[in-house]
Amino acid sequence: MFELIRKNLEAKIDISDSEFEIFSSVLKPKIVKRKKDLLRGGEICKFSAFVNKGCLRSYFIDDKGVEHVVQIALENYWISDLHSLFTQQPGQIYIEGIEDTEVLLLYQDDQEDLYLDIPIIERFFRKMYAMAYVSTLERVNRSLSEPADVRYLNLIEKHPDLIQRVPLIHIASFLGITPESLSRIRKQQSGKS
Amino acid sequence: MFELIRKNLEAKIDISDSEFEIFSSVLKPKIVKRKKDLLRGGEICKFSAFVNKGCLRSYFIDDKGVEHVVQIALENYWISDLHSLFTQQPGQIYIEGIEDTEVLLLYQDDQEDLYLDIPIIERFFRKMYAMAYVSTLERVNRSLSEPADVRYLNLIEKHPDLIQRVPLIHIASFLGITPESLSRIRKQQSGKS
DNA sequence: CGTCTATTTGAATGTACTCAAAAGCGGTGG
DNA sequence: CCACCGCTTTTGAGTACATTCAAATAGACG
Repeated sequence: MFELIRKNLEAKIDISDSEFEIFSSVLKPKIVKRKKDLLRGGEICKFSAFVNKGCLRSYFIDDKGVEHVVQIALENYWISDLHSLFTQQPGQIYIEGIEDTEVLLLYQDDQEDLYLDIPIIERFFRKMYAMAYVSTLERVNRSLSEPADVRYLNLIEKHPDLIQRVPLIHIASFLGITPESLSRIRKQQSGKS
Repeated sequence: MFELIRKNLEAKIDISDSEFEIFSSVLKPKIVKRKKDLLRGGEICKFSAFVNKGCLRSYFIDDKGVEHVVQIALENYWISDLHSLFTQQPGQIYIEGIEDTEVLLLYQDDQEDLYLDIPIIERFFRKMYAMAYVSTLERVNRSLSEPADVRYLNLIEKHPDLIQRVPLIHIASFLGITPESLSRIRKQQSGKS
């Protein structure tokens, strides 16, 4: 149950068996079925979710009622509505299963406690947030400086598995284009290989 | 010299006089003149910079030789090339003075030492990176879901002072549009007030 | 097998872009 | 102190890319 998340921690910090024991004891396993919500817009987010198996997406709905995919989380990724989590205000974010998914929930209250009991956990999240910040900055830069077809190529290069498992309609939304545009991009690219 | 940065810390953590004494003792003040570089693409970034007075921008140059503004930092903001800082690989980022600017440099080696001596400093950066991550996510979402004129309105609403101090050419780049487009957006908006 | 959703295709539209050039503005040196 | 130079901003015309709307096709799930 906890092998994957232990590796996820160990990629950034050294953690002892006893420390990990404490850490894993506060995790709450949960199944999120395909098309079911783990979090709904308007709710106050209380947890961060680690994807142990399966796939989730987060999205929000704009004024015109259009969905915009914020994040796609396969195994070994963390997902949450951090804005709502930190402010404890109702958020805009929905988190939904793309497949039947097994998550480990870390509630914010427990996370704060862990910072006190196991300082190395605070280091872990410091590094995680910093890296998430860096890669999101890169995503902004790409979305502002590169045309859609290049962004798509870059995505399938970095995450070839996404295309197999995630409906194109969500990938299009993640890239900030319409499904029609993505379809045309793919047609064009299959022609020139 | 250190009043502003102390307030910056205290917005996220409680820090004692003696702790702040240690913290401030490793800061390196520096002047960055208008149009001069604090960091150049290709260099390995060794520090985070706190803007005490003045204004900096960071940018990178794409394959076609076009500049893209990543961040604009007024007083009380931190700026760096975190990707290069964390990997200690040569980065793509330039950091340049928009005005004559007074910065406080925190070198990464010192920052790591501070984490050990003053754990609360690790908490500070954990919070800072998390918030930077959240606001960058919001920026991606806007850049993918909103037209340029709305993004511009949102920017001047949040940072009215930017328009006074930062050339429009840099604001356009930050918004991901051309200076010509920004000029037309501004003309249109001045018409309908 | 039928229904619902995802994907593709087509045609018309619109937003932002490129290229080119003029006008405005600020800083510097004579 | 003023004139000049360079950079920023504006304006115009034509173009490209992605969008919208509509509809047909294909696939997946129960």
